[in-house]
This record gives sequence, structure tokens and C-alpha cells, in this order.
Amino acid sequence: MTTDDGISSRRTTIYDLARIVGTSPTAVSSVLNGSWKKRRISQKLADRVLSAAEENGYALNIQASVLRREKSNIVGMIIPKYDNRFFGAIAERFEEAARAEGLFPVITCTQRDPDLEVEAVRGLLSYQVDCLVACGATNPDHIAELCAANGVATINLDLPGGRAPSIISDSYSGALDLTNVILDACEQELGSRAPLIFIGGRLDDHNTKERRRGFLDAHAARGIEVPEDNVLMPGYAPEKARAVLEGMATRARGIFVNSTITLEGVVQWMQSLPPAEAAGMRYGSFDYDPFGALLPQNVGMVEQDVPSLIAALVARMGDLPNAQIDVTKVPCILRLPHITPAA
Amino acid sequence: MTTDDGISSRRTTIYDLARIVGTSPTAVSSVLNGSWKKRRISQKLADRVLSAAEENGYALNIQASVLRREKSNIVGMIIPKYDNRFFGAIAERFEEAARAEGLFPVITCTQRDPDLEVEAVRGLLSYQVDCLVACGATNPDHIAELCAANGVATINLDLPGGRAPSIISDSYSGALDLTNVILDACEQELGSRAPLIFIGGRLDDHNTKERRRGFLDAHAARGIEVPEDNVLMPGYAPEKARAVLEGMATRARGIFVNSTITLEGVVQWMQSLPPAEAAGMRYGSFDYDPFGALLPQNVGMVEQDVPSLIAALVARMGDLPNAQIDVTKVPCILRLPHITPAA
DNA sequence: TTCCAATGCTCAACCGATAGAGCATAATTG
DNA sequence: CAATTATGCTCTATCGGTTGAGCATTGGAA
Repeated sequence: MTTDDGISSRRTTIYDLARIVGTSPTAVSSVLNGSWKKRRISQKLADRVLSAAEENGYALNIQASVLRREKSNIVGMIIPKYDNRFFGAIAERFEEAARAEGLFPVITCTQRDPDLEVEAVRGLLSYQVDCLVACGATNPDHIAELCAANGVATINLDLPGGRAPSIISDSYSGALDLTNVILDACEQELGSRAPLIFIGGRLDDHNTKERRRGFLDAHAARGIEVPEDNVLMPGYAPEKARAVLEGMATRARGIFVNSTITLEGVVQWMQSLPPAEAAGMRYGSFDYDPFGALLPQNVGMVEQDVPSLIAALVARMGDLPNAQIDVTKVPCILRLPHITPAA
Repeated sequence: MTTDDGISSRRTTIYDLARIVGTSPTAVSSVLNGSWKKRRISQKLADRVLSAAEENGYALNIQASVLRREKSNIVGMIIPKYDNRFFGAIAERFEEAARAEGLFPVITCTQRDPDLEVEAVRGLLSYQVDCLVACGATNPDHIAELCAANGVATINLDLPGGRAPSIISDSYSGALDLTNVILDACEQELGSRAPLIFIGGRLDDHNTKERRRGFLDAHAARGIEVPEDNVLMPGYAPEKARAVLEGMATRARGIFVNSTITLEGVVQWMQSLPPAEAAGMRYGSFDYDPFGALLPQNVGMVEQDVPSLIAALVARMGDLPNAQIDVTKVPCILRLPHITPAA
């Protein structure tokens, strides 16, 4: 809608269209939102309204619409980062799946900052979200309480909580498999049965705890004892990983890397070693990265199955809010290196 | 707000708080939105309202708030992907910057699909966004028109348009620098003055066009002629890049890779070569990837300066909608490989 | 012819927050 | 002590769309 002098005026509303077509706002509204048959509006009037809407570039005012309705059809998600293959994929797939369900997704990135998380949740509640997905949240239960206070159901993704259904990767099984792959490679290619090194993450992180458990159980099943200081959890930062590895007196032949972020530090460290020494090492990582997969010492990567996680999430969103509080574990995908033709 | 039987009822509103505190909805509203001093509400009442809000987990209803106000303070962004270092970083920084300005960011991912882009723009217009950022849009001008029809200002990011101010990386200069780095490395380390291969992207893509121009100009400045079939633009997909390289009869010593996605294909191809042959190659890539940076043939990567792009964007958002339609070019960052101690 | 149902539309209230106007009461000034 | 100003709050209309109720008009059945 543009005034004569070319300066754009207010947006077109159903009242404008009603005046143009010569009918009531109610009729216009019902035509535009699809309830016109139920309301016994004639096809003729509907056509006139639709073409007037088209001509005037009408766009619904969601604020007004949602304000009046009881359901908003808006689903919220908080996510720690976008700048990361895993979470980036989660965000993309979630948007896609939500749209396919006729819902409107709104995602907010929280930088793993607990205060920002709470602020973001409040923000999403302001949008009258019908349901909120707490992905990788530092304190899922606090978020669940906040939402419950507003009558909004939540689902936890990636990290579990005790006050809402959770959908997470099966870190334990993934770690067990990955550890076995690395142990096999060390034994077959290097002739070593030494315990592996586990590096990355924090013990207060549920997923790290589970992966550590899988790591230790795989060793135990082979009767290999893991010295306590083979498990290094200095956080995820590459520099920390590198520093820890450089400070180690005994060097293992095989390394279990707990994330691709940590892997950067591991690879930097390996590249600083004499090539002969580096050649005698193997690693696997919990998280997939296409370049990390191409490095010669890589023997396998565990990739979280994002499409399945989202599928499970959407299935769960269907029967909220009277859902059970339980944990759904989605298997990971083990990606072995491409066999490249030897020179 | 919870009823006696534990089933959550409607969300808490200012009317609930007004009843609880024993005051008017107006007073509650003004306390919560910060206009209470202007409205001469006492500190005492303000405190009581705030603690009641806290206790009852009050969350503003943005729909109602925005409906009434003239400005929404919501800023929208459409972005092709999250699952990508560059766009992921853009999304993260944009959210951060918007929040710092007291604005509420809403980002939607469009998968580079023109129809989804339009749908997403309509969705954001429904939210009454004050301004919309079209990042990497396939058709920025169409989006600008759609928004203009609703009186919403737009800014283009990453890819320029003709109907709104644009903020983009200086692809030409970045490509010029990168080409020089690769040419230098080939000359100094391999003794080769052969023209490089340019791989990745599409010629209808503005950035690819600019990078190709920088690539060619750097050669021209050294008097090196580039055969036409040294410039390969089969899109970005790794498989395509690999296939094109495998099909090449003449092999160059140096490669200009037009994105990290393409780089995957290039690296796969290099790893399929006999090691001696691979050792005689050098590449640089337009886009940064930490693992790509660690590969031995890498001589440099150009990283787009996301913080500066966002800073320019925010600065521009300040004086909308009466802004000039022009193009701001932000310099890229050239990242040379870490010098690792030789064995 | 009379009654009833179907058809096609309009009216008015409402969702929750906000802004302008207004109205007491208290404090200050002449 | 009256007049003015400051203080502290409330009332009411409003944003745009939705919903239940309601009201003519027409067509067909009894």
C-alpha cells in the first residue's frame, strides 16, 4: 500500500481489504485464513477478496492473529551454537521438519551461556511458542520449570533432563564401537595392545560421561586396564587438548578424541611431531568432520544421526504435553575412512 | 501459574499481576517495560510488581506488545544454511549484535531455495519485522520489493542487490591476494610459473565472478596467461570438483579452491594421487577451514571477516530506511599456514 | 400458504500490552 | 490559607485478526 507521494504508509490490513472489496473484515479474515467454507462465504466473494489481497500485497499480522488464537503454531528451539556442523545441522533439519508440520520454527542461539539461555527462553515464551526444544542446554530442568510455569511443554535434545522427555544420541554404544575400532587398528596396524588415550570434554557433561563409560568398557572387555591419567578431560578447546598432550610423558599409540573441536588440537599436536612418530599413531573421533576424516591417522568417526534425532523429536512433539518423561536414545553412525588406493 | 490440581492454566498476564499486587494493569505494564519513571510510578510499587512477576514466572506477550506499538524491534534475517562455518558464524554474530542493540533477532534458513526464500520473507513480514537482512539471497531484489510493499527496509549481506544497500566481502582483493600467495609458493617451493587452476562455484554467482576476476588479474600482473579451461566452475559440490579434476589431462601445480565445500573434493582427489605427485602440488582456498588449513599442501586461506561484516550491517541498520543504495566492501583476512617445526 | 432449513453475510467481544488523558492527593509556593 | 505544582496512580481506547452469535434472504417441503 503506497500513498500518492510514493511514501509507503501503514501495512494493508483486513479492514483495508474489506473497504476495497465492500465487505466486512470478518469475511476477509475467514477467506484469508481458510475458514470461509465453514463460514459459508461464497466462492465469488472469496475470489474478490483474494485478488484484492494479492493486488495490495497483503501480509497477515501474526501478532494479531496469534494474540487472538489459543495455539500459536510457533515452536521454539534454543541451541548452543550455529557455527558447528552438528548443531548447524540440527537447526536446519528442525526448521525443515517444523515447516513440514505446518509450524513456524524460531531458533535462538545461546552460546552455551546459562544466563543467555534463560533470556532466550523468556524471549521464546514471549512469542507464545506452543512448545520449546532445549537443545544442548546447560540446565534443561531449569528451562523446563520456566516453561511449565507458562504452560509450555518442553523437550530436551542432545542433553537429557529430568523434567521433560529427552532425545539424545546413544553416546555409550557409539563410544564402545569407536573404541573397538581404534583398538583393532592399533593392534592390527601397529601391533600395540596399549590402552588408548581419551581426550576432550568435561566430566560434568552427560555425553562425555557416557562416552568415557563406553571407552572404559571396551577396554575392560579385552582385559586392558586403563590408567586413570589416560582419560583427559580439559574441556573442548583445541589449545587445551594440545597443551595436555604436549605435557604427557607417556604417549599412547591410539587416541579417542571427544569432539572435532578437540580434534583440531590433536591434529596440530600430531603435526608438530616427527613424521615417523606421527605415522605410528591412530585416532578416532566422536563427531564427524570431512577433513578430519581425510587425515592419514584417522581410523573412524562417530557421527550423530541428526535426521533420526529430529524425526524422534517431531514424533514426540505430536503427543505433548501429556508425554512421559523418558529418554529416547538414537544410535550413532560409525563412519570408517574411505579406502583410498595405495600408491 | 498453576491451578490447584497441578494442571498448568493460562500464562500469567499483566492483569494477573495487577490483581495479585493490587494495582492497575497499566502500572504493571509500565514497570515491566521500563517506562515507569516517566509515568511516575513509585519505587515501592515497582519493586512489588517486579517480585510478583518473578514469583509467577511472568513472560511478556510479544504479540500483544508489538501489536500495540508502532515499532516491533524485531529484526529478521534469511540465510541459506546454518550448517556451514561462514553462515553459522553470520547467524551467531547477528543474533549477538542485534541483542546488544536491544533488538530481537529472528533468523530463518532458506536452503538456497528461491521459493523457500519468498515464503520465509513473508513469514518474517508477518512478524512485523522492522527490517530484514537478506543474506546470500538468490534474488535480493525480489525480496527488497516484497518488503518495500510492506514498508519494511532491507539490507543485503554477502550477495549484493540493486534495490537495497549491500554489505559484502571484497572478493576481488581477497582472490588477488590468495592467487599471489599460491603463485609465490609454486614458484619458490616448486619452481613452477605455470598458471593455476581455479575450481568451484558458478559464473552466475556474483562472488565467484569477482574471485575469478581477481584470480585472472593476479596472473595478468605477472604476465602469466591463463588458458580458458583452467577455470572450472562446476558448482560447489565435492564430487563434482573431484570428477572434474580427475578428468583433466593437463595437471597444474597450484589450485585456487573457491570454497571449503569444493576443497573436500580437491583433497579427496589429491589423496588418491601417488604421494610423490601430491607432494608437488599447492593449493589455497577462499574460505577458512581449520582442518583444511592443516593439510601439507595448503599455502593459505582467505577468511571472510564476519565480525566486521556484522559491524557494518548494524551500523547500516541504524539509519534505515532512508539509506543510500550502495555496496560496502569489507576486506577479507588472509590466513597463512602455521609454521610447524620441521622434523 | 406457512414453516423450516440452508445460504451468505455482519456484529461485537475479545486476546494482552500500551499510550494518552485524566483524576485524586500531597507538597510547595505566594 | 488559597492557588499552584508535583506525585502517584487509573481509565479507556486501541493495535489487527478471530470467533460465536445473530440476522436477513432464498428455496424447498408440508
